[in-house]
Amino acid sequence: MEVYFTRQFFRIKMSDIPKAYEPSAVEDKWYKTWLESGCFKARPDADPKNAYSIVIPPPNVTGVLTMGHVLNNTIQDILIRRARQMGKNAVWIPGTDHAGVATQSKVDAALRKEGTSARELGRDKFIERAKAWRDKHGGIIIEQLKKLGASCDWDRLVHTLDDSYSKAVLTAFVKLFKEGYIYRGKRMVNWCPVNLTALSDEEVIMKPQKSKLYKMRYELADKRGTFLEISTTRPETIMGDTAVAVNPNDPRYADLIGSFALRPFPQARIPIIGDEYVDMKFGTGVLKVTPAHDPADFEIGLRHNLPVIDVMNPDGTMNELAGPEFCGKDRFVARELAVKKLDEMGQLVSVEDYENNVGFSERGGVPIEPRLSDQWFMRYPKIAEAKQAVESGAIKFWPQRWEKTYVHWLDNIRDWCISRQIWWGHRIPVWYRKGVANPDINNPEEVYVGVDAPSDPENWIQDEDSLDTWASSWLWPFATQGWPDKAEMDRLQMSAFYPTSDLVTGPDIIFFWVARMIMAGLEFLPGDMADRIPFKNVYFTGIIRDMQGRKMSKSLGNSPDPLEIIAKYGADGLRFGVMNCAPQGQDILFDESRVELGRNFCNKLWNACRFRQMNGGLGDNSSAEKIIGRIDSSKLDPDDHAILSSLSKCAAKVDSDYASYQFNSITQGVYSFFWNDFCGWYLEVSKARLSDASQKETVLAVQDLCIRQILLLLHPFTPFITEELWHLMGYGRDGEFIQNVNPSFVETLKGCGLSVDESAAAQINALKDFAVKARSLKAQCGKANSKDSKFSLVPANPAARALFETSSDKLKKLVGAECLETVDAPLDAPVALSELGAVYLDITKTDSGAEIARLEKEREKLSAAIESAKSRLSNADFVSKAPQKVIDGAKRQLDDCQAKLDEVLKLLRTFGK
RNA sequence: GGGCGAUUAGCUCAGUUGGUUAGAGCGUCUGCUUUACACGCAGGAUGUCGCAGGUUCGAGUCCUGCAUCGCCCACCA
Repeated sequence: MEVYFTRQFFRIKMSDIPKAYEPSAVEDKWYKTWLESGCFKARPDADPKNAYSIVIPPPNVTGVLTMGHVLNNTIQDILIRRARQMGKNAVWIPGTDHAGVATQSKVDAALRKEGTSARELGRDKFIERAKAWRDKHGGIIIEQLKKLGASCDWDRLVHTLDDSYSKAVLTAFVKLFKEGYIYRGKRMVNWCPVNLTALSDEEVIMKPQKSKLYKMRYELADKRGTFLEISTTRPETIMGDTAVAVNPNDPRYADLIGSFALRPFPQARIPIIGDEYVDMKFGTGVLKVTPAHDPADFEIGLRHNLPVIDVMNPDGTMNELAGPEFCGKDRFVARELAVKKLDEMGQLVSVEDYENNVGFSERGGVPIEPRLSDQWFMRYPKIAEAKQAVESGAIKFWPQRWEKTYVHWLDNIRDWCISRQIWWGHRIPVWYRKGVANPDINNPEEVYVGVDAPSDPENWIQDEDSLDTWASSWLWPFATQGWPDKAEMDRLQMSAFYPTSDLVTGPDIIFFWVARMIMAGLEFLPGDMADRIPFKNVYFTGIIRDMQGRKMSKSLGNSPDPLEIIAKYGADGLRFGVMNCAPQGQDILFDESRVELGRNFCNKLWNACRFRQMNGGLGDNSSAEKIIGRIDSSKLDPDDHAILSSLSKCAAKVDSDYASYQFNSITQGVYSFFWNDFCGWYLEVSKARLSDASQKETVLAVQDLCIRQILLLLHPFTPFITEELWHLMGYGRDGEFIQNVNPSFVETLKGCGLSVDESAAAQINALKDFAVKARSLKAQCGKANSKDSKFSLVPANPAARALFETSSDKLKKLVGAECLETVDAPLDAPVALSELGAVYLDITKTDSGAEIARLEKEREKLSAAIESAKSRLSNADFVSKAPQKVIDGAKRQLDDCQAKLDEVLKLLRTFGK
């Protein structure tokens, strides 16, 4: 393959490659190559039992990438890439959503600018315009996802308004209608006066508002001069009052029930009724009843057969029923006017500041208006089973706590208003026979319901409404896989890929989408519950916020553009940085410094490979077996064993972290291993060993093995740089992609018969401790940068002496010493205590004060540890009840610290302390 | 009104079945062009783990109560 460097090319070029990793060319090159090589496609002939699938939460087709998308899609990409590495037949199904109300209102706005309107254009022309809008602004987000590295099978891209998807939506509607789950009725709905459509309860956002509570008085019709005091927050609906209600158990008013009050304007006699809904303790205990403008009042109206007087137009202005003074005025203007009028009439008692919750339209941004209108509703199917699916663990939530929210919603579920008075969406597949005044929905002569239009369309008129966008996206996991078309389902291997494996989404759409998808899957697919559920795991991400904890939003301008970040730091850096700071299900306060961490990490990785290359030509790196074959086990020293042991642990931790979806733990574990253990220690100690010809090949092979493994572990997180280095380092046999290589490490070692001495880590820790103490000593003596220091060690024991002596070359380089020696007696020189023994820096003492302070600090720490261990060990309960492991640990702590303390005290005595 | 989450270093956060002397990144201070990396290296400083009780041999971790912040649900006008 020509697209990437061959190994030969690499040999020539590697030393010329830049010191700093430059992501952009690498990323574009590999994305293109992956696409051309079909890396993101499922394998048609693979075992269905080995399948792994994800459906993308479809972004708004005209949207742009946000940090939320970055988090969400990076997680999905990690999962799908990991699945490929594990040899699964993996597919990530992408798609976009038509976003009904959101898109329609944008197109409306564009039309207004041109001085026209949707109404003026008519339905067909409007839809043409909306399609043009979608095609112009659509698809940007798909290109952006590609920049991020998302490895979706783009040939399977689905849009909710595609013909095949639309067919699925209509099929589902017709089926539910026939089963009686869908009905039409005149109900109180949430009405958005801006978008002129009904909304579902979920699209209403409750916001606390500083409003006013108006206390006013209504005169008794048959007892003029006597008044009832009533409180309201909405005096503009007085004109729609058709009763006054009191609680029948309220002694203050019970005798008034059955009499009449006078509505102030337009003046009218309205009955005083008794209804237990009225809270005696609230306000005066008297409620004005406006059935057309309040859901609770509507219910009261039904109970008492009250007339319904709607005094508003759909756009929130008052209509003629409100009277000539109010007609045409906006509801909020009308409110002020009504108050003024009440005051003039002497019927306003008081105005108080009042905080209450007001429902706002999610898209329109204005208070919704409860409005009585003809709408389509859905009684949800499979509610009980949907609950059971999650409670039984057939579907698992990560983190689990969202189960409670989910179950609570299902327990209190109410019918779903699925009709929208907009044109951009799936038009309701219901036709009414022309000329029938009040068509009976259950009479096929009068109402036709079907996926296809009636065969004699000239005799029918189709319902004007469209479906709620969520009433199409709730079918996503199977409507993207060809359902209900059998041939398409086969072509797309739905039997292998449904149920999907993992769903990754935000908890903000748990009701909108997740719960509904579960019900849809259970309702529309055949088989046992396990076959019908849409996914087996749901991972709920946190929400990305800014450093002040505010949600990212366009209006606040606090949402960074992921594309700019990618341009600056690389997609891998962004991915790594975001994943590193995203613990499971917790909100994230995002800052660019997170990405800097990721960028720096990639750069470190790059340079570790450069360093490896500079130290000698690559041997056969084409497989782990080949690399291990280059190792001469007799040349392995404790450092080799320690790094391989540490890498094994790191790899095992990665495995278990995947199993519990702990992505931040993976990045942290790999970061720490790679940066500290591998670069910080192993590569440094390698430097001395590389000049020893007898060790060099083994050391380089161990390096190659480690780097190979790190690349494999990192690949799902940072796909671009790992693919680049995979090939540059010659790991890809015959150009094989890293995504197809199994990342298990422990098995690899076992399979190759390389046994790792797990005890070596302790020796290495002692050497590290020596290095830290020696450097610290130098720094404190102002010799941090001298390369010709001389250190003398009084070894703590013979093993320490042996280790120190065999490691002398490495240590010299590490601590910047010209000479390291062991001595038997303390010197009169600056000293520190290391695990290997007392270490002396061979210079004339200049500042014993600092040294005494350091030793005294050490003494305090050790004494505290000793006290703690002693008190535990002298506690009979501890000794009898604690597990042996813990008791042994305490004993060891005591012995170790005691020995060190003895040394420290001895040293302090040489200072006369 | 109900439910959920958070509270650990100056900042942002890890710390998953309770177990040695509580960690990371960033920031900060000191010093470094050390034959990979200044997107780096070495060294240093910084914590009554929100508060109060309780369980336990042992609590950042479990229980109870409280406080503060945030989110979700809920038709008191």
